[in-house]
Amino acid sequence: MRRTGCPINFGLEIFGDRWTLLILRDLLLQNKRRFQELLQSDEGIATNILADRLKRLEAAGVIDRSPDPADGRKVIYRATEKGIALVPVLLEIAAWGASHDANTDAPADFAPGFKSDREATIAAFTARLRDD
Amino acid sequence: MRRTGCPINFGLEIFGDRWTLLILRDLLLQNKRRFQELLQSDEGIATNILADRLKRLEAAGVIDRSPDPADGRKVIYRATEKGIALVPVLLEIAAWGASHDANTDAPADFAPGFKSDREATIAAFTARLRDD
DNA sequence: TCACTTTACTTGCGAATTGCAAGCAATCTT
DNA sequence: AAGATTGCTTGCAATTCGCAAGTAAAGTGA
Repeated sequence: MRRTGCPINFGLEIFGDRWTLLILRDLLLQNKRRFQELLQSDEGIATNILADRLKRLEAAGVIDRSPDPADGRKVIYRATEKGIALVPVLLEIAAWGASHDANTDAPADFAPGFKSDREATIAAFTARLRDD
Repeated sequence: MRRTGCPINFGLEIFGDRWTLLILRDLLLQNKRRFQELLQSDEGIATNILADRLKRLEAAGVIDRSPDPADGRKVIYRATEKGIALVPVLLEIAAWGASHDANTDAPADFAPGFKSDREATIAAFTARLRDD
């Protein structure tokens, strides 16, 4: 990879595919932590794709992988600061989708609410990720 | 497609691949308008991929395609309002990339500048797209 | 007007990626 | 000790990608 030094290209080389940002949505906005939880998302990602994307995200320094001290079978995935910094990107995409999809599942007040209260919304998600 | 009604998934079904957001970068931030211009980007997109993505973006209502009245061989591609609304998404990705890529081509003051003057930056790009 | 160029594509084809189904080792639970 | 759970890996067919080449329509210069 590494096609150019364009900052947008840099991002796309990490999350420019159909699945990676959905995984980050679950990790960053839905507080998911484990492989099984990520697997349960409605979009229906396959186990091999999920495993591959988690590896790439870890290699890119966007997430951390650690064994669950309470249960040796389980693994805890959590966003690094580099990953947490993607919250605004995800929320902007969500706001765009909610505004331009007539059949969106997003509540009707999500996009307007986000636009009028952007910093607070971002701060809320960010703080929650750092807390636990 | 149409996997779920999630607004992030909605976006990914349109631009969730390695190339589409680079094309939109050129159309939205670099004021490119024609097939040849889009083809010249440093990342080196192939003609068949570019043609396919332009078709999809038009089908999704993100861009318009019209013949150039001054030269019948040429085609003018331009963002619709739905496309223009992606400017904040692209700028957020650019800010993230500029902040987390040690070797970015972005000027050192881009990300801090964008963060402190977000609305003005977005307004500038948006206005330019509507003007011509 | 007739060859030549430019523009925006399309077509073929091998290589890489995707997605479904199974399988599997390690770790709990009963 | 037997069975379930978790986080994967493996196989394989099907889709998609990306490079190279080709093409039709329109414009240019002599």
